[in-house]
Amino acid sequence: MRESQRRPTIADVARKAGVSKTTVSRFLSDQAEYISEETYRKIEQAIQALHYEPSQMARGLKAKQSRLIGILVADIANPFTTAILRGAEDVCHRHHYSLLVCNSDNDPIKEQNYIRTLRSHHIDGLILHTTGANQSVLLALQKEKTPVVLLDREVAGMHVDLVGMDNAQATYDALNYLVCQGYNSIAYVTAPTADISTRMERVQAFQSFMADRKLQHTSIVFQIEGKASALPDFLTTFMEREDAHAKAIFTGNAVILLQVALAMQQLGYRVPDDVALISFDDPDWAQIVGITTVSQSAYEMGVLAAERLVARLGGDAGDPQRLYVTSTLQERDSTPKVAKG
Amino acid sequence: MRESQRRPTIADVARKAGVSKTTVSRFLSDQAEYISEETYRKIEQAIQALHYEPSQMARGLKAKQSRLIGILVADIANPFTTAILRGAEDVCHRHHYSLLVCNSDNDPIKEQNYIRTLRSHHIDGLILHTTGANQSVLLALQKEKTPVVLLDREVAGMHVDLVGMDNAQATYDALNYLVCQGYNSIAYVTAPTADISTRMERVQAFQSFMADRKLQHTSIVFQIEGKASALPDFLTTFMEREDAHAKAIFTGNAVILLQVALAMQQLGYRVPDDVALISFDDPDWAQIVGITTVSQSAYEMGVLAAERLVARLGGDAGDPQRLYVTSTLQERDSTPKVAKG
DNA sequence: TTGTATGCGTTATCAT
DNA sequence: ATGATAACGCATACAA
Repeated sequence: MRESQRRPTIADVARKAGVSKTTVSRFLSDQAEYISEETYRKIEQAIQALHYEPSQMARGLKAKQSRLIGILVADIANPFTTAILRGAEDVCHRHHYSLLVCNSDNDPIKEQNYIRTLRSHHIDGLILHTTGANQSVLLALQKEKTPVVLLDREVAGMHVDLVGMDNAQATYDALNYLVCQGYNSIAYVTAPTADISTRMERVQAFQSFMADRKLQHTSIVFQIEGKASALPDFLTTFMEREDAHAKAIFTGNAVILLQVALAMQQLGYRVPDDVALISFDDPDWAQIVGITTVSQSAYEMGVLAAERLVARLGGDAGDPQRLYVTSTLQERDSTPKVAKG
Repeated sequence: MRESQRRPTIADVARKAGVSKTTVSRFLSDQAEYISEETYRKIEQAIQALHYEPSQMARGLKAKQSRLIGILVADIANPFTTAILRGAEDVCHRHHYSLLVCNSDNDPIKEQNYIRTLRSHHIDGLILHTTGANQSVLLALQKEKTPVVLLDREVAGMHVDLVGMDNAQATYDALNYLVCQGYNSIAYVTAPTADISTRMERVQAFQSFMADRKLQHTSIVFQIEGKASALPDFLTTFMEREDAHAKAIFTGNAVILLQVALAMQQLGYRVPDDVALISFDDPDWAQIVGITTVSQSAYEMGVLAAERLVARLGGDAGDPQRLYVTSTLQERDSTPKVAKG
């Protein structure tokens, strides 16, 4: 009885085909020109019979490349992330790279561990949706010329390709729209900004817009901390505040949007009767519920990031590029025009 | 100027520390007992200074294991999949495995290619959410004793661990609930069943339930084909049909639910005024919209599958196990009790 | 057109 | 307590 435990190696194929390992290797590298018909056929058969598949590990050890691309994301449960993943996966698959997916959970420590792990797996490149706090570990990667593409968020001091969005502009556009619709009392609800560049940019844009329009005193920024947050309290306070103007809530991403929508529902406030609602990200259900959103094409971001990386892996040594996808305002029922009082 | 391109190897560390590779290797394998304090310190410093990280490729080549676990899913955009991914990722990370994530897009060809790729990367184990049509390729994996855990769906003829749900029971429960609420004219809308065991089980359960209750003639199964489907036509026909009973639509997963909800909205039908709505899966937004669902804990499925795999990798050679998560009916506004007429 | 020998980074065996 | 050496599966420089 044949012992079929061990994976067949190139040596097994060579033996079965009655040729040398070198010849089999040539076959595998598509250097068929130097192989006789007869030999070619024999090798082909041996491979078939043994179900042989070259070991990427052994290959990589020689070639110093793994055909593995790491993608380290901050929150795998976020639909924004999922869409990115899908875009990146499509491109990588097309170029015969596989994706090593890691989830930092927005935790810098976990992120750091993962960067180490990815490095140990000898990834050819990294797509990084960062927590923002790990410049130092990334240095090692850069020294070894492992290309890194930043997704959405900046890492201070890292000059590499980045695929993102003009957050200030998108924030202005959304706020401008809200004001035009008649909302002057606006709350911006964001996840903790911490070291995350995009969140900070949006908050800053919010504040500077409000200052410009002399609306500082009717507008407010609220940062959600941890799981059991003070969100309901904040919302109640905001809603009960006496205001001369119509109220609107602007959420920083789809996860926050969900939390806010749920909390409002539980508190008994109606959208858009009691308050308007607008959000960054455009989860598929926003369409059903009818929520106005600032949509950034996450799928396209994933595609662009992966393509940038593949270009680097193909030898592109140009200056770091900054690619911005455009954001689109998806106008829906949650932000109706307010009748002037 | 130091040439810092090349990744430092164990040899570099040995040289810098003034010891042999073997000693460094001992240090790395936690065999510190056999190392003098002095040497230990020197090695530690050298590693720090060089930012050395052992190569998983080289290790794997010797040890015949990669610490890579493949997870091949059918639709990465489905929130059900995302939750599974998250569960699996948590467990794998805890056990120092990394996840190679592949998306077959419900395409058997793509699935087959991916199985090959994963094999070439020498994955230690595979979590498979299958299209159902690739028994033969999986054989090669099994021969090499690479453990496979099936997720949600069966592969004909493969006797391996499976983490799933009792689909017949869940379908019965949901239908029983609908009938109790007063709905006797029920449409089940499913994605193409093809070779996908769970979808077939659900359809069969639906049909057998309807036969039991003598409701064959007021109930119907509709299968969505491709993108540009005949869904709106079907819905219109179903809605316009003269029926003695209240109507309900039962969707086979969250993706279909979204399509149906959108189509109904566009056609101008109201839920639950014109028709009740219930669905398999429990996407987070079902809560907001108020849709009754049959929730299967996808996160837990991911966890269980990964744990099963880790157990196998740890040497568990017992008989294949079948693990079933329980489903829960999440009762919401989309299925109100019908006043008897 | 084909084969031999060497090395990739690591661990394991056997010495010392 | 430490080191020399072979081997893992493959690709490549060099021979034939």
